[in-house]
Amino acid sequence: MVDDKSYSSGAFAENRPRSKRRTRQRSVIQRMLLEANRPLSPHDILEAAQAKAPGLGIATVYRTIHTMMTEGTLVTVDIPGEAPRYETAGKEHHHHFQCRECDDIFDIQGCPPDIQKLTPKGFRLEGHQVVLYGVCPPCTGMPT
Amino acid sequence: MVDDKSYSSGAFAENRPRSKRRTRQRSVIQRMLLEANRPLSPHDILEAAQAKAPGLGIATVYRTIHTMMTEGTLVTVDIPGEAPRYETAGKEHHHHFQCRECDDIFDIQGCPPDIQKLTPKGFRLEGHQVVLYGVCPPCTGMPT
DNA sequence: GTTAAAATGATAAATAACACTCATTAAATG
DNA sequence: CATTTAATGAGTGTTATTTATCATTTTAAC
Repeated sequence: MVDDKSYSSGAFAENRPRSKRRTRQRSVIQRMLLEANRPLSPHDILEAAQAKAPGLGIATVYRTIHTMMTEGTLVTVDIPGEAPRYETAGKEHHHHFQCRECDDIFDIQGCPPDIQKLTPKGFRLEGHQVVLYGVCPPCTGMPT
Repeated sequence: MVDDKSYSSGAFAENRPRSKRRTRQRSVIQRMLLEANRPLSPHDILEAAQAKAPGLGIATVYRTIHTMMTEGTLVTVDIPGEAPRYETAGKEHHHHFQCRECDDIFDIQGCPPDIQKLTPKGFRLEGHQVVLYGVCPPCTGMPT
């Protein structure tokens, strides 16, 4: 998993790398992430946010991602063979569905039971991830 | 993808060689993949094979991977956030365990029951992948 | 409004995985 | 053995993703 190295070098890690200013770009990016309700790639974010923040650059997207990650308000969503997406932190444990048509990722709730039983002897289980593959409603021609 | 039809496909799937010469390098790489019994990265393959094939270059590893993929004797194993590994084809349906200490991937048998129950309405399920995370026996200090 | 500095946008640079090039090596065949 | 030509190794090129640089803009506190 992605591990952002911390900044706790001294006794007091008082230097929180928070955003100090509320800019239009940052607000728009954060709103897009909240409203999407599914993991977005940096490019997804750029495209969605540019409608409300003309001229937005990709660097600002990456900077905002980094800021929100260190703030703890954003988490990485890694899907096999894919570049990382990001979604807002704080959701309860869930998994993801990737559409083979549009490649978009969707949150799914629930969790397979007895996943611990899959763990072979001698292995210590600490976490798991399930990815479902198929076709999403829009790509099957169904209404949203 | 390269598609070479210059061979008459025999009755048996194993008898459709795409490589024309049996070289030391290729033999060693294939043996490493068979003996590893777990997915290997190109770099893993390089390191393992160099012991038996001195001077082996990374290009040959990639070429052999490509050859075996088109032969159908090798399949990709994609783990979230990781570069692809490769394992020999023909294994029955299984999933993987990644050790958080050494990052190695291990095959695990079995499959969570009722996985289609996780699929939300309107989605068509076509496949799934489960990745377990934790610590492998060697990294817990247990004997192999 | 003024002002200091944080944030931005454009772009260069770093990273990583992998493919391509080509002179040389070495299998397979006779 | 000699021949032919696929395969190799070393290096270069490519593509995609992400980070660093820096002049300029913009926020937030006065």
